[in-house]
Amino acid sequence: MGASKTDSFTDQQNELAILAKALGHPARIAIIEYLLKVDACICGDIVNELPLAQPTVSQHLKELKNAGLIKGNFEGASICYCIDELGFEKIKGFFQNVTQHLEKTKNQCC
Amino acid sequence: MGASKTDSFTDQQNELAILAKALGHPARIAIIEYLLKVDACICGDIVNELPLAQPTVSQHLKELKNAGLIKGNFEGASICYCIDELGFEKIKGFFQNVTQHLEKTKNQCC
DNA sequence: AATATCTATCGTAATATTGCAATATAAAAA
DNA sequence: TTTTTATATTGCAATATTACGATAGATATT
Repeated sequence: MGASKTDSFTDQQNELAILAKALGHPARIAIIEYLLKVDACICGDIVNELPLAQPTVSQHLKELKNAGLIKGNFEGASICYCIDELGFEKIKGFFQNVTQHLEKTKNQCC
Repeated sequence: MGASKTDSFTDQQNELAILAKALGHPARIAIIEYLLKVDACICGDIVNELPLAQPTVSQHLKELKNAGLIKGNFEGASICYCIDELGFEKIKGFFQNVTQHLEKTKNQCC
């Protein structure tokens, strides 16, 4: 049909998918990398960093925020966006799990 | 428009986005988790594990394969799918990078 | 209050994704 | 060779995503 059958999967699977999906666009990867680079809260100039129009950037920021990967607070007239560590912890846990399993099983196939 | 402006981003950003996007669906998370759980190459019974029709599962497997997260080889009549460590190494590197930055900067904002 | 600046939302077009029935393909078994 | 089993591909409908111009809302400055 077009809509994902989220009901058929566990909450954890859905949550991981939401986090991964949020990172599944180069603009959103770029936003995260920029937030890391500036080494502090960044405000309005994300728009100037990206080759996208302001409404598009705003939309990408919203998706990252909804997924729990960034936070945003008003800072005067502009908004201070920054990394939300909690979201990254969750998804990092998944990859640690994968790595652990792979080390244990030696992945001897294919 | 509708299509991502991939040309405007770096190869690395696009590659990471492709990997993350491939994990951005609960069915594909479930496939990865199942491949880890069975602790060995799994063949046809992924279809039986998931609440999705065979063509849909085949499509999800194809996407994971294209992204470089799983490998598949013919094993008689069926196909042996398993984790592709290389893909996971790449995306894990990104998260290590994020974590490293966060530890360094204390993330004091928002 | 009026203006300027920053960000979000709306509306819309183009494209991509999801899901499955029907069908095709490929290898093993009979 | 015919049949069975396993997987992929095609075609299509429903839905989601991406992108941006136009516009609205909110805050700061004048």
